[in-house]
Amino acid sequence: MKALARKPIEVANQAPWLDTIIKGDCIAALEKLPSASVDLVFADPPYNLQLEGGLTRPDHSVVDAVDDHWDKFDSFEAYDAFTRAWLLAVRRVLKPDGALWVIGSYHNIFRVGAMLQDLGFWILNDVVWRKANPMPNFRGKRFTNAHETMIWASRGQGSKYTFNYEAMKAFNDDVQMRSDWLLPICTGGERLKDGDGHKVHPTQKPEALLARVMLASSKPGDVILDPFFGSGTTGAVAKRLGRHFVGVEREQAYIDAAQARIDAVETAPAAALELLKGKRSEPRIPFGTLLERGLIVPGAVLTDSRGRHQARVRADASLESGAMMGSIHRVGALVQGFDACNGWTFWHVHHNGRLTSIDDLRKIVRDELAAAGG
Amino acid sequence: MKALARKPIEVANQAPWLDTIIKGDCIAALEKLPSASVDLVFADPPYNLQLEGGLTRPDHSVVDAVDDHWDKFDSFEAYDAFTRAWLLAVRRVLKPDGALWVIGSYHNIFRVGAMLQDLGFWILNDVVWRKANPMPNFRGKRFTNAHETMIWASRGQGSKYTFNYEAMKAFNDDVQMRSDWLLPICTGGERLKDGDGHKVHPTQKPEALLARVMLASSKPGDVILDPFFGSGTTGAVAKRLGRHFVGVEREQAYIDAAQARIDAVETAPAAALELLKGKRSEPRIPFGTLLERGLIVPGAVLTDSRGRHQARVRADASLESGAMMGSIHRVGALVQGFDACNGWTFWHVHHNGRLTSIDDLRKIVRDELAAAGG
DNA sequence: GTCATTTTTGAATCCATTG
DNA sequence: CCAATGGATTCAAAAATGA
Repeated sequence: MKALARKPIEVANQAPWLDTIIKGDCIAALEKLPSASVDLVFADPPYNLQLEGGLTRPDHSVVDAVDDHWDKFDSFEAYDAFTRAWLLAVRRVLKPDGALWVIGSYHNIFRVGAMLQDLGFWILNDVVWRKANPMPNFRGKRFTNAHETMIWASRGQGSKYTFNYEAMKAFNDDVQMRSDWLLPICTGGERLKDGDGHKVHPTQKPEALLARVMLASSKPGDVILDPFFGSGTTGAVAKRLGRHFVGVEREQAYIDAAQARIDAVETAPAAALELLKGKRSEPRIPFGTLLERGLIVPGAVLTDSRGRHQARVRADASLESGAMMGSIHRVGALVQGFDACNGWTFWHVHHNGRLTSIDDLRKIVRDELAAAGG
Repeated sequence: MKALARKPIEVANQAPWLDTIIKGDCIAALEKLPSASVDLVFADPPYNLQLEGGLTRPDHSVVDAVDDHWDKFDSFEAYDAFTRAWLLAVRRVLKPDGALWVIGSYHNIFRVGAMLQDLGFWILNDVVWRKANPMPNFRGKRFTNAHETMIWASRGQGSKYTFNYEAMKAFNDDVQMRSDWLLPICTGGERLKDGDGHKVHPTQKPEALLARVMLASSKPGDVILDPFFGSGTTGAVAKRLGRHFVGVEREQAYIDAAQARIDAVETAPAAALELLKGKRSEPRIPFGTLLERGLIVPGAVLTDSRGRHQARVRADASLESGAMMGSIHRVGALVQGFDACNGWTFWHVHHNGRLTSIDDLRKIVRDELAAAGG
């Protein structure tokens, strides 16, 4: 009876590897599966982050980096060889009309994408996971690394891949689902913790992300393979959505955590809608956007509503008023001698002959951009 | 006088290729430029690799559709060779501390990114241009392709690339700029049209995109190279923002349209082009200067903002707190049990009856020095 | 128990200058 | 070249703590 608990969907003479986690190296383990037996692959391979020194936050706390042995490669050549090997192994077990998703960051995704193409996969979309709450860039040296990239590819150019277009559109307020998805990272109760409260896996993916992937590109009953199973998000979501899964994982600790997690999942297609829901928020319009849209030009003079204070707009969207420089909020505060100021309502500009708050100009832009916000 | 119109920034003995469009093949034309002469590269290479009507090579010759199995392989190889060649040519003319942006879609960006890494460029971010108004997927077979990817890379791992962090943060309402940018595609009056109302160039990029790139990663007066100049967006924005440009373009029609476009651009006033600077660019002032100026006297007691820790100032501008001695930073770290501390913001002293951070006292000194002209 | 405030944390290729 | 050190730097969301 215990064995049955691992098999959410009962099938007569079901293959023994269905809905199980195979322990072992990805390439060796996949040799145990028959050719053309898998409908969809979701792969979250090591990113080869190449981290060197440590990193602390401005409050001096230490950032818990991904320094696991499985993410270390000697060179790009070694990483490419690894990528080629697992992609070939996956390709063998994939059905001719099957498809593949790979997730990665700029450290590895370009190499993976090029190798995919070299091996004959046919890229259908690259999909950007925009993180609602990414880790900031603590040292202020780059842009906040606020997204990861997923590549969706069919096995070959002619493959009749699955795409549930109408379902995606329906869940997206009747507009086509775009290639940029806004979703929070995995935290809170969803994040697996060990007895000491430490995260079980350093890079656990959110279930909402996997749910969108499966609802978009698989059918109930499909077999979904995850060759880097980790904490088992793929398995948990597959079971919940009535898909079969196969996982491959080397570390016993991850296997144990994933199995317990999956055992606790109830198959409930009704949960699909809940899982699919992304974060839909009003797009935030920064002041710089008003310059980009030409509503304000560099060199323009802003004043408060009564003309007591004024400041000049620079090309980088900062303000300058005498020796005072900074954002609309900062300079608004400085000219008034306050600690803080809402620059949007404080500053005005002549627009179509009338003194208009820049907040009103923002409304114009917001209406134009509203459609892309989700 | 006509020639002068092409040079927005007058420089004595300015290199003849500055602020011009060089006609010719990208690789051959770049041989005319000296090594290490360019600060920033923006490249929008061709990526018409897998168009529906058949395959075309990078040289626009049509691939025979009959033996497309081999040509697919050949064309990826040809594209890689082309990418390698132009990246090497660009690399030669790039200054050691220069940087590069490349924009592309899933058809080509993975190959470009992998080649960048192979040639020693160091990826700083991948930035996603989210299109506010993308072309829908008419056949409903995929997700709406609503973004393009840009790779920002320095010439090498140790390069001291330019990043105007504070300017970007002010631009974005005082939160650091993320790697996903929402911008409309190029339409309306900005889109170049020929006499018949047809668009001059099929993939004209919006000026707002280029403006953000330049404001983030270049300084006024920098030299910006665009090896695939096309309709000249890079040149137009560079001129408007007070940067120099060099363009390379093969098609005379594009050159003519771009030159006319650039000639019509006005450079923004110099005052509007100054970049917001942060503390990093302020002149260094040693703590001892505060004693020399009499703002702090030897023997004075410093405390943190909440009065939990204290230390005494010695005549040599070192601090002592019990057995702990050293610089303001060192003692600040020691009393808190940290391995680092910014003593300027940590330590406070009573000044004119108010508890004031020594960082604020430093500002007084800086203002005095600025007033004295350095 | 409720609400307000503080603390914690996340796939990160995250410093610059002087001696 | 390396070592030492001055000193600049964070956002959103959830959990934990406090009133």
